[in-house]
Amino acid sequence: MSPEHTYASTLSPEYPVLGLLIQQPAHGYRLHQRLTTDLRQIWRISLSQTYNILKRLETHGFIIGQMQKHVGTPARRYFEATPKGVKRFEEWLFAPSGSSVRAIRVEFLTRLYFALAIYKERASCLIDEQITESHKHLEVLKGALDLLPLDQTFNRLALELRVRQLESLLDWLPQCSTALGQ
Amino acid sequence: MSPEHTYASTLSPEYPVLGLLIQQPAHGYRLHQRLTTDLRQIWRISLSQTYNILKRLETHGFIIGQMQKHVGTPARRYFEATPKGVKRFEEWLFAPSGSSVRAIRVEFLTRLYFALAIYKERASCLIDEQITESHKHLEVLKGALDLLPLDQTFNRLALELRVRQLESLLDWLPQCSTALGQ
DNA sequence: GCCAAGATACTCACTGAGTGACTAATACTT
DNA sequence: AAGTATTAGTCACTCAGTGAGTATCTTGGC
Repeated sequence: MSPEHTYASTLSPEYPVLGLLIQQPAHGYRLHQRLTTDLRQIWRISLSQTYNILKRLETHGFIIGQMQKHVGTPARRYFEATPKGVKRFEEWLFAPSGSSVRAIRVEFLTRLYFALAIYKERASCLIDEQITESHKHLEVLKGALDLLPLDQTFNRLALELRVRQLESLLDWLPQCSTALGQ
Repeated sequence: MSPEHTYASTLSPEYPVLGLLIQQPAHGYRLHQRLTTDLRQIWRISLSQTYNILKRLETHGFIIGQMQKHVGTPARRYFEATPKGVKRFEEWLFAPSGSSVRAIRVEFLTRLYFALAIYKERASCLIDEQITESHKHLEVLKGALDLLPLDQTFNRLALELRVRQLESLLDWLPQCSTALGQ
C-alpha cells in the first residue's frame, strides 16, 4: 500500500478548504465562516466537518497548524498550506473535470471561484476548456443513447435527462465569461 | 440516542437495494448483477459496497438473510425484505423528493423505476407530484436569485445554473409520462 | 457588578459511503 | 490435468458527514 495514496476524488470538499487556506491562512472557525458566506451556493460543510477536513489535510501534510494564544480570545489553531498542499491544489485546479453533471457543476464552479480569486489570468481559459470538454462529453452521451436499445425505456429516460442537463450547462457556461468580463 | 435513528438520507443507495429485494429475493452477487444491468444509469454500486449495504440493512432489521446450500454451487446467503423493510421502502417511495437537482434526478428516477415495476398504478401520480414540487422549488430558487445582491457575482452564477438545471428537468418530466403511456 | 444569552472555537464518538485487495469454490476450456 | 474465468463473498481500510457536548469570551440588561 502506497503511503502517498489518497482516496479523495476530485469532488472532495478538501479542495475548497485547501483553496481558502491558500488564499488566506485562518483558524477553523473563521474558515468555516468563509465557507458559509463565499461558497454557500456550492458547498454546505458543517463546522465539525470542516474540522474533520482540516485534520485530514494536516495528516496528509497539505497544511500545518500552529497554536496561537492571543490575549482576550480563546486559543486558536491557525492553519496554512504547505508547498505540498499548494502543489496539490494547483494540480487539481487545472486538471480536467469529472464527467458527471454534478461533478461538473460542483467542481467547475469551485475551480472558477478560485481561478477568479487567486489566478485571475487563467480563469477564461478554464471556462473555454470546460466548454470544450462538455461538448465532447455531450457527444459521448448522445452516442451512448443511440446505442441503447429502444426497449430499455428506463435507461433511455435516465440518459436523456443527463443529456438535457448537460445541454443546459452548455447554455449557461457563456454567462461565466460575461460575468468574468466585468 | 434513539435506537431507531438511522442516518441515511433519502438519497441513500440502501433504497435501490431494498427495492430490488422486495421485487425479488436474491443473494448478494445476483443482486449486484441486477443493480448493474437494471439501474446502471443511476447507481454505480460496487460489489463490496453491495455487501456493505446488505449488512447494514440486515442489522437494521429491514432484510433477513439465510444460508442455502445447493449442490454444485458455493453456499449463498439469500436475502429477503422483512415487513419492517417493506414499510420503510414504501414510505420512501411515496414521500416528497429532496430539493437539490441531483437529489431529484437520482431519487425521482429510482422511485419511478420501482413504481413502474412494483406499484404500476401509482407511477403517473408520482410524475405529477414531481412536476408540482419542482415548479414550487423553481419559484423558491428564482425568489432567492432576486434577493441576491448583484455584486455577489459568484453566488448568482451558481444559483442561475441551478435554475437552468431545474428548468431542463421540468422540460424532461413530461417525457416520463409519455414513456409510461406505452 | 453580575449574570444570562450568545458568539467563538473546538472535540468526540458515532454512522454511513465507498474502495481495493484478498479468498475460495465451481465451471469452462484446451 | 492444468489453467483461466466466473461466481460468491470477506476484510480492512479511508473518506464523508452529523449531532451532541465543552469551554471560553463578549455583550447587553438590570
